[in-house]
Amino acid sequence: MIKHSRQRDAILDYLHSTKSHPTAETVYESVRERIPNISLGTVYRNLNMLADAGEVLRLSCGGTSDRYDGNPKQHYHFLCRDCGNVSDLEMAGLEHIDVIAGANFGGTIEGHFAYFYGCCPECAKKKANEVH
Amino acid sequence: MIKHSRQRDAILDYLHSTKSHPTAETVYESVRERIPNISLGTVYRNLNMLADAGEVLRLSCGGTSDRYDGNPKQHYHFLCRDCGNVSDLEMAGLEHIDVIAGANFGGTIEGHFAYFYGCCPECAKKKANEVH
DNA sequence: ACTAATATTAGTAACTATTACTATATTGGT
DNA sequence: ACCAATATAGTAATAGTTACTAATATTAGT
Repeated sequence: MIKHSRQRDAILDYLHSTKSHPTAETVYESVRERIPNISLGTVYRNLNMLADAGEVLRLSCGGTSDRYDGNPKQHYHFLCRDCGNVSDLEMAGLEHIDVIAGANFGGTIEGHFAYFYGCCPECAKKKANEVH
Repeated sequence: MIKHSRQRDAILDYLHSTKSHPTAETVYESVRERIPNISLGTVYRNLNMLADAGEVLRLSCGGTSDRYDGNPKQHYHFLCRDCGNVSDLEMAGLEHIDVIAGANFGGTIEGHFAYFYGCCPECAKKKANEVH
């Protein structure tokens, strides 16, 4: 049985309040403003529980630490190679690529995860100004 | 200038000899059969150099450790949720999804990485037999 | 509201993957 | 063969995450 707790609710609230795809460490620092003596282990445990329960997304996109997303429904992400930020992409679904992947495959394709990378709008703007 | 060394050549040879997408630890254990006193740090350093030089691929697909692939050209991978193995997928390229991703995006999409998951042919076969 | 059962917590220790450091050895060009 | 540059083994250090434990908070049933 999964109980509520101030800590868990605060973590979830924080994730719902941001689009920044924070790491566990960042979640910890932010939630500490509300609950100063929350422990890092509690943050990790709850992030794992919430991700396993499908209430948040865990993003493993190659950096040194995982990131979390309060929006649990399937969507795609963009990694900026200049500033390192992770942002949501508003784009059509890519369900069809599972069919492409399964065409010559003996097993079953249940799904995929995909990340796009490049230069984000903000960094592109900065670069354009530098060239003046 | 990038020199050759017995150690680096042995690591690359091993990666070329397998389709198992080994972790650094597995590479270490295998290469030790040829070079018993090679150090783990050497394995890590060379895997990083080779990946940075584009001679091998680094796969960060959510497990606890990165995996390496001796085939550096762009291709897609499949993660079996039952046995945990990572295998190559023979499938058409997905360059078109970069266009889809960029449609409503202010920045620049340079590329993507994608992993497919499900049940591999071997595990599917095992499951079918268990149901007897 | 009270209680018992159970889940959760803070704080700390431990663990795993990876990187950094350093003195010595190997490599490639001359 | 010599020399400057790079690589190595071995070890220590770091970062991210998980495990442990005694105390506390939450819930469901009365």
